[in-house]
Amino acid sequence: MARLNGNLDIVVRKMEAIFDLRDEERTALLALPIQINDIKARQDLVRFGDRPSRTFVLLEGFVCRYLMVGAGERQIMSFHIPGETPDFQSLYLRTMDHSLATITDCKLAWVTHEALHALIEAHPRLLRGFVREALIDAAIFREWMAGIGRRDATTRVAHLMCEMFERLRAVGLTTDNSCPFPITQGQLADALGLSNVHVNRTLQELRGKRLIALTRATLTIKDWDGLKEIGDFDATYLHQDIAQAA
Amino acid sequence: MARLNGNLDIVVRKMEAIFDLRDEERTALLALPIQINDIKARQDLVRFGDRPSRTFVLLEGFVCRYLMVGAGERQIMSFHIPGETPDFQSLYLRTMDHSLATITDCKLAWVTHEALHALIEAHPRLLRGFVREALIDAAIFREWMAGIGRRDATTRVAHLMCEMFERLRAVGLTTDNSCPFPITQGQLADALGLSNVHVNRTLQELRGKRLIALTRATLTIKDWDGLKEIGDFDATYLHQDIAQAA
DNA sequence: CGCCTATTTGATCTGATTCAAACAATGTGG
DNA sequence: CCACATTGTTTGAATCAGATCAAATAGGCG
Repeated sequence: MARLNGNLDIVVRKMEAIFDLRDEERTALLALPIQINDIKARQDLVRFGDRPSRTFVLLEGFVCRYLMVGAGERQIMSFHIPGETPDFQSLYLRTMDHSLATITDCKLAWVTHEALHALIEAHPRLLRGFVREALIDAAIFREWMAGIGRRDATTRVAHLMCEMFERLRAVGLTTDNSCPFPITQGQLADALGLSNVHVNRTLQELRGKRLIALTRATLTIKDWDGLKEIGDFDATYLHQDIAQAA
Repeated sequence: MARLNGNLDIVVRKMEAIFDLRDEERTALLALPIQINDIKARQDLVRFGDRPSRTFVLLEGFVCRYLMVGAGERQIMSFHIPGETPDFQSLYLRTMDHSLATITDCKLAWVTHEALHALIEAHPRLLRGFVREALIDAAIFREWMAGIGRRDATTRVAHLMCEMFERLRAVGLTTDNSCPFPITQGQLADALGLSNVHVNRTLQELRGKRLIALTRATLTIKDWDGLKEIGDFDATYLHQDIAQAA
């Protein structure tokens, strides 16, 4: 069960994008006892109401967080990329208030709460890194909220593309101006509070303005400044600055 | 400067609503060196771009968190009530990605980051309480997002009322079926992603259905089950269960 | 009392939804 | 390797929830 696993490299990379990791912390992180799990697209990983006793790190693929409201409508509340620990909250809040599901085929590393608590006990400063990650997640929720509440469809779509590209870039998953973007128009609609029909029209608009190219699962940003402009994008909320030492 | 201050009682009450506080932790919390500050309604407390070196606890009054987007539109992203520490994130994320402002006249207790870090150093378990509070905040952001994205105006307004009542009840600020609600229709609009005109019509609808009474700054819920029903309200996301000891 | 802010009402407009259907891509089993 | 099923994308037309504009009324307060 306990394995020193190179798979966790991506987690270190993610952590180092937002936190000044020390050598012994990196070693401890990489030595976490994990269980690797490959899972197909569109599977629930954790469900509303669950009380998990373990959490997972995403190694490969995309995951989303969602909530079903009222009459079968779905709101996607975040997308998660490799290196992230979307379910960190279950360590501190017993009952799930939403669900997590795969978007694509994924590779996950499961860690028991017990092992994570032990890791944090042994390296208390590491908690700062996890807390930073959780707080940045919250900042992203707020930014999405502002978008859904006060920005029009075009701005919302453009903004999301800027955000995903930036986040992927921070962990080295972009090449030039392209990044993986395996999100269907229906999923975009559920994330942005739009209908899939309107997402489709909005994408055509962005393509028409030569801002992006979007084919299958790859997004290419053809005009970064233009996309930022139309998407009202300011990366402050991503807090991609290494935390001050302390 | 250092003062054992009964003013902080509300903070303890809030913490105890979500966390199993130990005696020595309560004592340490109450002994925090604070600076009390009375401030008028509609004043910014912290602004986008600031790098605060202290944070505040809200003792009396209502505070909101907001972001200006695009062409002068405002999105209010949360309301905060006495006992809360809305700016906890500034302890771990250097630069503010939003602003905080008073809604009503308020009484605040300012604490330096230094003092808070020292408190947590001395009582590491306390961090769990703060983290729980921050994670519950994030859960509230997500719930609002789901509302703005996928619920209609009536549902959104009713949902917010259920939420505010529940949160106020948890810290003992309700009486019978009434709670303080000093939020203008314009502010509700900015929080719910609606226009003030439409908020007004929605309030009339809820009043017409005998679900609520709303006068000046007091909300009375006349039909809790009805309001919950129309507001699609499920309190799971508020996590108002004391954390398991551990 | 008079000023300022908040609430309310009415009329009109619009961004986005809904409905319906065609079309393209991807995957599956025979 | 093809026929078929499934899922995702695209188009057009009709509709609607909520926005916008404009103006009147009502509170709160110095």
